Parts: sequence; C-alpha cells; structure tokens
Amino acid sequence: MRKQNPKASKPVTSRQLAALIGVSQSAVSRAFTPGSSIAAPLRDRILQSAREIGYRPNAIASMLTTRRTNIVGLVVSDMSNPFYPALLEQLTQGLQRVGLQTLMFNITPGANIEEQLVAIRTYNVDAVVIISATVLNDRTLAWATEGRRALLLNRLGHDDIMTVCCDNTAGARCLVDHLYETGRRRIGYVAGLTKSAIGMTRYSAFTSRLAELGMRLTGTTSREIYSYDAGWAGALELIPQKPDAIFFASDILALGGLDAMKQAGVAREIAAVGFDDIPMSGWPGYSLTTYRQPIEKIVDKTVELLTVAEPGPTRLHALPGELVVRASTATEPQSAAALLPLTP
Amino acid sequence: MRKQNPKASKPVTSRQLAALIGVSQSAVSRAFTPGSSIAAPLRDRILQSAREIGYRPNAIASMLTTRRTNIVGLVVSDMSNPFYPALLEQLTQGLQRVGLQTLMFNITPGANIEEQLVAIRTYNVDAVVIISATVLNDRTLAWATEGRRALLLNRLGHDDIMTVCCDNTAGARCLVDHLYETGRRRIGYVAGLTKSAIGMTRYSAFTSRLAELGMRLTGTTSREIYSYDAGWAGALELIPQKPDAIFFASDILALGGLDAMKQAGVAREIAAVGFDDIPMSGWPGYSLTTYRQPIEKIVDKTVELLTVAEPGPTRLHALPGELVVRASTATEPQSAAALLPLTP
DNA sequence: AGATTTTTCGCAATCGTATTCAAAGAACCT
DNA sequence: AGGTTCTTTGAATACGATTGCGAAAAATCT
Repeated sequence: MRKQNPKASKPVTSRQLAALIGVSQSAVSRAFTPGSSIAAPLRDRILQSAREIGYRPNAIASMLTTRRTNIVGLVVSDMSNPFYPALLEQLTQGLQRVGLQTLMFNITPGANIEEQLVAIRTYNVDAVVIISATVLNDRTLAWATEGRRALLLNRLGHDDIMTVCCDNTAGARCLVDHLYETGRRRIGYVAGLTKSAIGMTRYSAFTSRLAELGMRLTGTTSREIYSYDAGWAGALELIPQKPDAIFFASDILALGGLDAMKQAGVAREIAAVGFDDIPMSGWPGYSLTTYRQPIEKIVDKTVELLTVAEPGPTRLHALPGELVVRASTATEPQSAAALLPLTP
Repeated sequence: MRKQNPKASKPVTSRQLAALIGVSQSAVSRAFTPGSSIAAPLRDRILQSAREIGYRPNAIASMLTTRRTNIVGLVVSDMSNPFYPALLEQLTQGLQRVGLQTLMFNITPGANIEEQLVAIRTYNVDAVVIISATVLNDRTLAWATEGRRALLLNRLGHDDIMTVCCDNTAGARCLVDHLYETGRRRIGYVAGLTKSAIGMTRYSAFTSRLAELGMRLTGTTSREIYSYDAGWAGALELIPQKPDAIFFASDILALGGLDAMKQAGVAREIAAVGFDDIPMSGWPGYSLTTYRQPIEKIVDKTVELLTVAEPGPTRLHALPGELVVRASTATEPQSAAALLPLTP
C-alpha cells in the first residue's frame, strides 16, 4: 500500500476522451451526469466511445466537486449475535442496489471511540447508519452524525435521530398471545440487557400483555448480555420455579436456554420462545418459536430514508415482524417427527 | 442523500488555516504529511492551531492528488457460514488499526457481477481482499484486481494472487491423528464443496493421513454446500455404515451432523470433528472437537501483506491453526458432566 | 421572414490537498 | 570570511471531475 502497483496503467480521463472524439471535457462530464443539459445524439456518441476505450468517471474527483461521496458509514461494534450478519448482508446489498457504497466502522469498545470514527468526517461519508448494540454515548453519537444524515438501526432512545427497528411491542405481545393460546399460563422471562431501550420495550410489552390476559409473571432473570451462555444460565435459574413456558428476550438467549432445558430434562414440559429468528432457530436441533425481525422491510425503509430528498417528520419507524411457530411451543410434547430435518 | 444536509457547516480548509496563522498552505499540508520537509517548531504550531479550530485534512482531496485512497475493497458473497462474521469483524478492525478503511462489496451471485464491483475501480480502492466462497470466475477476478494489490482469503487455486489461509492440510491431518489416538478406526467423511480447492485440500489430507495410519475410509458423502442441513443429511447417510467417527469438512456441517446423530441416538457411539471453530461449536449443547482457524494470524498476515512495501515472492501463506478438543471426541461416552455450561 | 425563446455546448473557475521548483536561510567547512 | 551543502519555506501547478455563464445553434412563435 505504500507504493502504487507498477502495473497500474493510468486510467483514461474525461479530458483524454474528449480530445479523442473532438468534444469538450464538459460534454463528457455531462454525458455521465443524468439530467444535465446535453443533446441525446452527442451523449450517446460519448457514452459509446467511452465504452470502447474503457473510460469511467473517477468517483474521487467527482466527490471533490459535488461534495457527495455516495458512501454511507456503517457503524457496528459487536457481531457475536448471529442476527447482525444477516442484517449486515442484506443492508449492504440494499444500499449497493441504489448506488451507495458501505464503509465499515467496526468499533472496539473502551478505546477512544472518536478516533476510530474520524474517517466518518475526513472521508465525508454522506450518511451514517448505526447498528444496535454500539457503545456510543450521546456526545460521540452527536459528533459522529453531525452534519450528515444519520439513522439508528435496532437502537431506540434517541428521539432526534431517525430510527428503524422491528416493532418490538407487537412482537412481544404476539408471542405472549401465542403462548396463551397454546395453553401456557406460567410464563417466565429471561432478559438480556435490561437497561437498553430495546430490552425495556420487549419486557414491558411482555408484562403488560401478561397482565391483560390475567397472568402473573412466574419469574424473571437477566444476565445483562445477549449470549448463549446467559440464556443457559437464565433458564437454569427459572426451571425450579416450574414455568410452563419461558420467554427469552432474544433467540441467542433462547438457544442457550433450550439446551439447558434439554440437559435438565425438562425441554418437553417447558415451551420456549425467542425473538429475532436467527438462522439457528430454524435448525431441527432447536426448532424455536420466535418473532421474525422483518430484515427486508428494515433494509427497504433504511434505504428509503437515506435516499429520499426530505425524510419527513416521523423519527421512529417500527416495522411489523412475523410470528414463526416451531416445535419449541408445540402443544403436544415434542415428538421425534417434529425434529426431522427439512428435506435437504 | 439527494440533497446536502443544510446544517452541514463547511469544514475548515488547509488554506483557511494557513491564512489564519500566516503560513503557506503547503506548510499546513506538510505538517500533516509524515516525513515531509518541515521544521519541527512550525509543524507543532500548525498542528496545535489545527486542533484548536478543528481542522482535519480532507481525505477526498488528498486521494485526488496522491492517487491513494487508503481504502481496501472487501469482496464477500455469503455470510451464512458463521465463520465469516468473526473473520470479517477482526479483519476490519485490523485494517482500521493501520489506518485502512474497508469498503464492503457484498455480491449476489448470478447477476452481472462486474457491475456490482465497478466501484472497486471508480473509487480507486488501493487493494482488494476477496473472502472465500465468492463466486468469481477467473476473468472477473482478474478484472477486479487489475492494477491493485489483491489478496485471497480462504480461497485457494490462484497461484498468481497472494493467498492467506489456514493450513488446511495440517489441520486435517491433526484431526485424523486425534481421532486415531482416541481409538477411532472407522472414520467417515462428510464433505462440503468437493470442487473447491479448499475442500479438496482438506479431503486429500484426510485420506492420505488415513492411509499413513493404515486405516480405510469407512464412507464419504457430500451435499456440495456447507450448511447445517447438509451436515444433518450427510451424517444420516453415513450412520448405517457404522463409523466410530465422522470427519466433517467444516463446523457448520458438523453441527447439523451432531444433531442428526443425537436424533438417531448414536451420538455417544460416533465421535465427530469439524473444522473452523465457530462460536457455536463451543456451546455446551454441541461441544465439538475441531481445528481452530487462526483468525488473528490470518488478519495479521493480511494486514502485513497489504501494508508492506514489497510483498515478496511467496504467494501462498498457510497459517497453522490449533486443535480444540471437546466432548464430541471424548474417549468415554459423553457424560452429563461434559455438557455442563461454562461458568456464566 | 424576422423575432423570440429554448437547447446545446465550450470556456473557465472551482473543489482541497500534494508536490515540484526555486529561492532564501541555516549550518558546516576550510 | 567566504564558499558549499543541507534544510526549510512559499508560489505555482496538478489531480479529474462539476457547473455557472455566455455564445451559438436550434426550435418556436407571430
């Protein structure tokens, strides 16, 4: 990187192309700028010969004059929850489809975070998308987003910044309803981060729906982290209280919980639900009932909010997900048949 | 994105700063260019007042003159294997540490791939890192890497391009040795992609070590994909042949296989090994013996090859991983104790 | 046909920095 | 002191596009 690769033959410039076909350099530029004032025949001729000699406008130079980079900075801090890779994948593709590139900022908590984000400013990214669990305090958040369009994904609690997330309230209520309808009455709750707005939202929707249906919370616990081990420990803690179902605040917790319940031999008596629908929840070994986050809708809305001229006054966009019923809430004890694999 | 955010106050330029403190613009530029000809006192004075008024060099402008972007294009195409998120995370952080930004290219197979990669050229990324399973044919690969430093991660078979990967041969041999030492003699193999160079490498190392130890392959099968379901199906296919161990070409296959074996009630009689050491392999519910890919070493080597002035003649860098022994190859039938969770 | 409006196109300035070149200053030698 | 070398600095230019402005050309109107 210190030295330019010698085999790099300099690309053609607009001026060279212009000289070659005897038009002005501006004409070449306009040929590549949609909506600019240029006659169709000339434009076509230019585009044609551009294709022939392999000319492409240099994006860097154009950034300098237009002050737009078509780059969005994607701030991420922890990918250990398998939900995020899927979101990340869809999101980068969605942005790519509308001509936006994604510059990754993978910040490590603790260290001077602003320094990890300076490129957001020096590279003049057009927009910043911040995914969830990122450990940004309000000051850093303001600094990073200052002067550019910003958007929070799956991270609530900032009324001044546009936010896109799954409808956590609807999801939690829907899961409670499902447990109720399948006959469960003694429901426990395993929380992840209780201090996070998203964790709180799910929990309060859970308890309020419980109350509406006339049930009492059978037990609750939290390890303040979303992880498999936390779910395992949480489930073990709740099992003695004899719940007939456990509501896990996220799938990754639920998977740990399911394994713990299998291990303890109570998997058939205690139903389990999660939240997210990560790929593993669909594995025959788990077969977890859960509320699927509408990744596609989230991506579409995100792209829309980033590309639309004027985003409109609504800040919070909570999109409906979908209940996915699997064997972990089967009314009958889980049969072997319920665990058969999908046809490969 | 169509319109610049109005609250974006224009940042200070080097010329403004220069005027403010009565030096030339070149001086400011030099103050921020390590190794350039400038006296220490002047440099310090400039840096000091730059800090005060919040000046930072505009990276875009500097890209234009230097023709270096400090951006590496990261080409990815499928994140469904949980090994890649971890690699991705470490890699972006590693690059960030040496001042390189990561521009994501998440290509969807099938569609016109070059179009999805044009930004590699127009954005003038300094280097291209291509991660594994990406579906690039040789022509596209050459086109995408032309004129810039390129590097393949976990994808063999291109002798002209620098390649960094885990030592698949050593890994496979090591796993076979472990199975042998723990008393297994009838070993089956579940492959993923048999046509991929990496799949072939693991398989041939497996068979050759088997032969060296005087064993015969008990059975082999492949679904031509690395997935949980494929592993499940593969295991079911091998079980009738009564192996005492199954070698899965990757962890994700092994997890499906383990669940299938549990389901079939033979998990205690058949050992299983995988390859990668993805996070789930360490979960108490699986506890899979595997060969850990040295992500940290891979990242370090990658960063080194991208930053060093002259990469040297060696093309293939196969880095040693590490055998991780867990309950799936326990000599005794798996006891309940072996499945206890880590202390939370 | 002549006048007026609209399109099209080239010239030139601009974006913010890096870097060459030459001049000036400092340091070093004999 | 005088000459030589090395260091430091600023002026000027280049990087490769975009875009305002005005002139020429084309289209429209009366």
